Amino acid sequence: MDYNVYNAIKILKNKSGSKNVVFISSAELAKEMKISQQTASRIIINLYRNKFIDRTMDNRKQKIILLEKSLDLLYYELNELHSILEMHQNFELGGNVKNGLGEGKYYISKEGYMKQFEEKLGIKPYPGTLNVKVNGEYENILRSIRSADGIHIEGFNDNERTFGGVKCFKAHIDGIKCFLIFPERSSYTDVIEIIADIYLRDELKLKDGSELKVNVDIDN
Amino acid sequence: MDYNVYNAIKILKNKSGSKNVVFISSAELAKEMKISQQTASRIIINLYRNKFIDRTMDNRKQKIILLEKSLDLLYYELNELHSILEMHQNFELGGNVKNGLGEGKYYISKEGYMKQFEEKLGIKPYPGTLNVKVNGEYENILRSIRSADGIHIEGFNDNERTFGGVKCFKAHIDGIKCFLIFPERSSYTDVIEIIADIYLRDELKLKDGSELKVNVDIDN
DNA sequence: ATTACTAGCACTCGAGTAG
DNA sequence: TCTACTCGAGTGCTAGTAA
Repeated sequence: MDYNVYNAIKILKNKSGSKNVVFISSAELAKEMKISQQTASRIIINLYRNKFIDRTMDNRKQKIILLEKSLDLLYYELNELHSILEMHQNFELGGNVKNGLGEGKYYISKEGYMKQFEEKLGIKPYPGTLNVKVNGEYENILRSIRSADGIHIEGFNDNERTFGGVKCFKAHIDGIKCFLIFPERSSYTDVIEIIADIYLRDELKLKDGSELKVNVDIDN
Repeated sequence: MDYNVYNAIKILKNKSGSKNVVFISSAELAKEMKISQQTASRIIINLYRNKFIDRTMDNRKQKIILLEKSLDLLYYELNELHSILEMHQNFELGGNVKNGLGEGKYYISKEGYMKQFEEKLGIKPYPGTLNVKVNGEYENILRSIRSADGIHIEGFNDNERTFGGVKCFKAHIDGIKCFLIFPERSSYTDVIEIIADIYLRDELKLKDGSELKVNVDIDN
């Protein structure tokens, strides 16, 4: 069944394009998957129950909306193949500097994270994050990066609360080494957070709204 | 079963690295695939019968060699995901000019091909091919390109013999537009053939052995 | 240790069909 | 037309076990 899920999502995504919405009957899906209408129907129900899709039974034909979980599955598979086939590519993201509200600083500075950054990334980060809003045209690339494994930083417990795990990706901006960091449990957002061992805003002479390109290495 | 084939090949390729050879017991494979040893054994037999792998029953552990068909499967899937997720990337190939033996000229000049080149590629090719031996480090990228669909040129019948179909990929060298052409039925080789509407050797001042970089667009 | 056969069972598929 | 239920058949799994 797992395979059917993957295959169906591939076909649905292909037909839905960038809007992730597709009108398709179970018979049509069946034909594309070379299976019976009944099985296609069962697969759709299954996808819905497992929150891969949303669906509305419009008039006659159903409308299927692909949810994040579906996209994650495809991007995950893509990354796995990239990794297996040793096609480590460098991705470029373009975006604009966004005003950080200082939350970054709060998290980064936590001993529980900072210790691991030094161990696993080999840098002692400047206590703060550079937030970049990624341009829409880079969405696919950003999703691809997000669904890769990256360098895992464990979550931990403060005496006050719980801090979740994050994952990091080696990157550079204008030749300056830095890391993208993503919370491990969070849904898609087009804002990325970047850390480095220096204050990037000064070093790169950035202010809110400045355009920049970030080169990300996914080596796995 | 199809899914098992794909999954097993993924795991085998991952363990085999660039040499495409791996020593693995059916029990180990079973563990990775989260299935029983017996099923893993059956899958291996199946892969062998369908020429995805070769195997020798060394001492105790078997030695598995991944064949072209396995790599093709993985690269095909990778391309499909690229296409579905609209991640058209530009690939760079590096290599050296190889002496063409004039066979290229014979094929290219055939009316059956030439007509289609004009129609489908929009160029009237110079009658000859630039042969480039691709450096080993670009093998993965070359395989990825080869397994993509490209622009299809139909095979045809001369009154003497049959000419097979070929597929083309838009590319450029130092800003000069050209096309990679691959016979549709042929096994992997590290030599690529390039056509353009001008004589590339003159235009780019190339001689045998000259280094060059080719940028290939896979847009699907 | 290995690989891989056989037997039995569980699961998934598609046909028929209802709503 | 659509979706999707039930049910019988067949496929493919795992356990046991031989070599």
